[in-house]
Amino acid sequence: MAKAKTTHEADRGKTPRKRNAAGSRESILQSALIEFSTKGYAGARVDEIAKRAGLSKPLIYEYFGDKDAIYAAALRETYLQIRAGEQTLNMDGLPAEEAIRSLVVFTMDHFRRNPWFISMLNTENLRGGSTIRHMQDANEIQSTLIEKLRNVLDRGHAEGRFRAGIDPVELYIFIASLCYFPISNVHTLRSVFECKIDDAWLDRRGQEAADMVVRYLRKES
Amino acid sequence: MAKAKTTHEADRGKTPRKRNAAGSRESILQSALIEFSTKGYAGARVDEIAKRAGLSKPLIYEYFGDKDAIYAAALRETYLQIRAGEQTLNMDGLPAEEAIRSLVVFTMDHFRRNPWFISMLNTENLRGGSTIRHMQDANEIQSTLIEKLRNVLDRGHAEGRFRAGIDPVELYIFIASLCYFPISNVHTLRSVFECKIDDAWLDRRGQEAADMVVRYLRKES
Amino acid sequence: MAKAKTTHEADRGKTPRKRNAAGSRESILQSALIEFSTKGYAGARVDEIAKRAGLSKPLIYEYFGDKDAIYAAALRETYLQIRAGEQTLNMDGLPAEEAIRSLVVFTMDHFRRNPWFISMLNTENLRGGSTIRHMQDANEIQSTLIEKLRNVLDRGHAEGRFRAGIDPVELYIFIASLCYFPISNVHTLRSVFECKIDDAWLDRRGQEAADMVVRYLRKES
Amino acid sequence: MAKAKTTHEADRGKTPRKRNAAGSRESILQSALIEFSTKGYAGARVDEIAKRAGLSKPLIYEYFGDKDAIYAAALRETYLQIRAGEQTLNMDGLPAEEAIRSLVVFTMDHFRRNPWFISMLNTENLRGGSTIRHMQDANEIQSTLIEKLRNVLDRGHAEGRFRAGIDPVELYIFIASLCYFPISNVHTLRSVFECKIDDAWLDRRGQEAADMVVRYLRKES
DNA sequence: AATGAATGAGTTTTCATTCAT
DNA sequence: TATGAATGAAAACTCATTCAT
Repeated sequence: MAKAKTTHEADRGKTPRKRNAAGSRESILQSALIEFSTKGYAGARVDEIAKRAGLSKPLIYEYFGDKDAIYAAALRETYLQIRAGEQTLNMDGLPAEEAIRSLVVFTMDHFRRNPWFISMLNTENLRGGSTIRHMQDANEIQSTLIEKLRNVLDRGHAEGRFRAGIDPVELYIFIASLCYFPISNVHTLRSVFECKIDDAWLDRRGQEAADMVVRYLRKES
Repeated sequence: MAKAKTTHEADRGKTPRKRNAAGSRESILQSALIEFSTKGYAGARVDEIAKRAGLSKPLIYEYFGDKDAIYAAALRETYLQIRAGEQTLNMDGLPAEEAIRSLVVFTMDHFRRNPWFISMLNTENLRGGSTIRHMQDANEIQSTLIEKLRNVLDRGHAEGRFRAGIDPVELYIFIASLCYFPISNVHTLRSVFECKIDDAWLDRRGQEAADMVVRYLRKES
Repeated sequence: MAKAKTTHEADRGKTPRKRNAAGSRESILQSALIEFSTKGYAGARVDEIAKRAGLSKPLIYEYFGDKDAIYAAALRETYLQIRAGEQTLNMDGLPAEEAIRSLVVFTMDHFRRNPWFISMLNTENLRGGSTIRHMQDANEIQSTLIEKLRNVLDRGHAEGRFRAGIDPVELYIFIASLCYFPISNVHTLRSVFECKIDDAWLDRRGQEAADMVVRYLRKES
Repeated sequence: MAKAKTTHEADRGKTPRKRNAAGSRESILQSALIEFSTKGYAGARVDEIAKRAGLSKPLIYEYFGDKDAIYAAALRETYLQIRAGEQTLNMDGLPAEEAIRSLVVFTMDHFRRNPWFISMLNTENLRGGSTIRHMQDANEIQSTLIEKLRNVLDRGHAEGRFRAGIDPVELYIFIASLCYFPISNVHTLRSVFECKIDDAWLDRRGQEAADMVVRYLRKES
C-alpha cells in the first residue's frame, strides 16, 4: 500500500498551485512519467521534467533525491495507475467465455489507452529490472486481476466449458503477450510488414486474440 | 616482404586485426550492437563501443559519421543477423501441425539465443521507430519467413487440418507476440508474479505457445 | 536578514560577483571579446573564455547557446563599445577643416585604443560577414557619426572651403581606410618595410592622413 | 631569393600528376593557400588541403613538416605571387601624375584579382605576425615596387608637379590603405552602410583614391 | 613517391546536481 | 516551500599527426 498521501481533494487534478507540497509532488510525478516513458531512462532530462511540471529543479531534488529515485517513483506510479484502471473491470455477470473475451479486449484497450505503461515496462526491462526488483510491493500489484481471472477459469471449468489445470498467471501472461506486442512494437512492425497497424487493425486484433485465448481454453469436444 | 600482398587468410573475418578496414568496421558494428542493446540509445557510450572493439573513437566516426549512424548500422545488422538465423529453419519435411509447432519453438529459441534482437527492437520502438522508418529494405527482411509460413498454412488447409483465410503475417505476429513478451519482459514479470521465469519455464512456454497457435488454426471438428 | 532585498549597489556593474546574472553575462561578454579578437573565431576557446570570466562553461552555454552565439554577441558588443566611444567626439566648435582633422586623428586614436575592434572586424570579414549579415540593427550603428560628418561637410562647403558633392559615407570610408590599415596590418608592414611602425609613427601618420583628407576636400583655388 | 625550384616546365599548371614531386608540392601549396585564406589559420583543415590537392595527408607532412610550416609556405607563396603580379606594372612611359594614378588603380585591381592576398595578410596580422617575422627575405619582397614608386616621385618633383620630401614607403602605405580597406572589409561595410559595394563601386573608388593621392602629392600652386 | 588505416589530445556541448537566498 | 545561479564530470565529436605498407 502506498503511504496515504493526504492530498487536499480540492486541489487535485488542476494545474498545481505553488506552495502546495502534495500537488507539486503529484505534478512532478506525472511529468516524470511522460518524460521517462517517451525518452527512456538515459534519454530523460530532469530539466524537462521540471519544465513540464512548471516547477524548479531543486524542488524535484528536494522531493525525490536523485534521478534514479524520480524514475523509481514514476515506475511505481505507472503500476498504480494501471492497477487503478484494472479495478474497473467487471466480469462477474458474464458467462465464462464471454468474461475471458472481455478480459482480452479490455487488456488490449487498457494498453492502448495508457501507452506510457508499455513504454515504462520496456524501459525497465531494458535496464534489467534493476529498479522494480527493489520495489517492495511489486508482487501485490496485479493480484486482484489474477484473482478475478482465477474465478472465471474455475467457473468455466465448473460449467464444463474450459479445460482443467489452467494456471491464471500463466494464462494472464498469454493474454498480456498477445496485447502487448503489437502495441509495443508498432513502429518496427509497420516498417517490416506492409500491414497497416492502425486503430481498426488493433480493434480486430483484440477480437482475434480473444478468439485465440478462448480456443486455447476450451475443452475439446 | 616488399610487395607481399598475401594477406594472411587465417586472420581475416574473425577477431579483426589492425590495418584491416573491413575487419575493423565489422568489429565496431558488433561492439555497437552489444552496447546499444544493453544500454539503449541514449545510455550507449561511443567510448565504450570503441573500447570493446579495441579501436579508437575517431575511427568509428570516420567509418560511420555520428552516433545516430552507428545506431542505424547496428539496428540493420541486428535484423540481418536474425534473418540469417531464420534461413536455417526448415519446415518442409514435417506435417503442417508439426511444422507450425516447430516454427513457434524455433522462434522462442531464436529470441532466447539472440537477446540483443529483442533489446534493439525495444530500443527502436521506444524511439518511435525513427530510425527503422528510414531503413531502405526493412520490408524485405522477413519476407522469406513469411513465405515459408504461407506454404505451411496452405498445406495445412489442403490437408483439411487448418481453417481457411489465415493470413501468414497476422499469424506470425501472434507467434512473435507469444515468444517475445515473456523474454522481453522477463524482469518485470519476475517481480510482479511469483512464477520463476527460468530456462525450464521458457521451454515449457514454447510448447504451450505452440499448443495455443495450433488450436487456433485447427478446423473445428 | 530574512528578506533583505538591498543588493549592495556598490557591488553592481563592476567586477561581477557570483549569483549576479547580469554581471556574469557582462563578464562573459568581455572575456569573449578578448578571446575572439586575439585568436579569431576558430582559434578561440570557450574554455578560455570561461576561465577569464571566472565562470564555468555551462553557464556560458546557458546564457548564449553555442560558440556561434557567443561570437555574435561579442561582435555586437564590439560595435556598441565603438559607437559609445564615437559619441564622445565633438566637432561643433571647430572650423570645418579643423573639424575634419580632428575626426581623422580621433579615428586613428580610437582604433589604436580599442584594438579588439579592428581584430573583430578582420575576423568577421575573414568569415565572409556571415554573422554581421544577420545582425538586426547593424546599419544604425554608425549613423550618428555619419550625420556629424555630413554637417561638417555642409558647413565647409557653405564657407567656401570644401568642394561640393562629397558623400559623407564615402568620405568616412576613406578616413577609416587610412586609419585602419596601418594598425590592422602593423605586423606585416613591420616585416616587409624597414620603417618602424611605433607609437610615434602612428601619431605622425594621423596628422599626415588628416592632411591628405583635407587636401582632398579643399576647393582648388 | 627563393631557392630555385627546378619545376619541370612541362608539368606546370596542369592537374598534378602522380609521382611528380615538384608538381605535388606546387599543388599542395596552391590548395593550402585557398584553405588558409578562406578559413584563417585555426579554421583551416589539413584534410581539406589534401583533398583539394588530390593528394594524401602523409605526403603533405612529408613535404612540409607540420601545419605551421604549410602555413608559412603558403604565406610566402602569397607574397611571391603578388610580387610576380607587380612586376607587370609599367609606369615608365607615363607623366608622373598619370603614373601615380595608374599605380593606385593597378593596386586596387591587383587586390581585387587576388583576394587571397588580403585574406592571408589579415590572417597573419590576426596571428600577430608570428610567421612573417621569421620569414628570411620578407623585406625584399616589395622593394621593386618601392623603387619604381621612388622614381616616379623623383620625376614628379623634378618636373615641378610634386612636393618634395615624400617618402615612397610612406606613400605606398597610403595607397595600400585606400585600396585594401574597402576590399578587406567589404562584408562589414555592406552591413553597416547602405552603399552597395560592388564592382562598379570599386571601379569608381579606384579613380577617387587616385584623385586623393594625386591631390596629396601636388605642389600647391 | 605515395597512401589507407589509425589515434592522442583536445574542443564543444550536455546534464545531473548543488549553492545561496 | 521554492528558485535563479552556478558547476564538475562526462559525453559526442574533431583534428593534427603518425604508422605500416
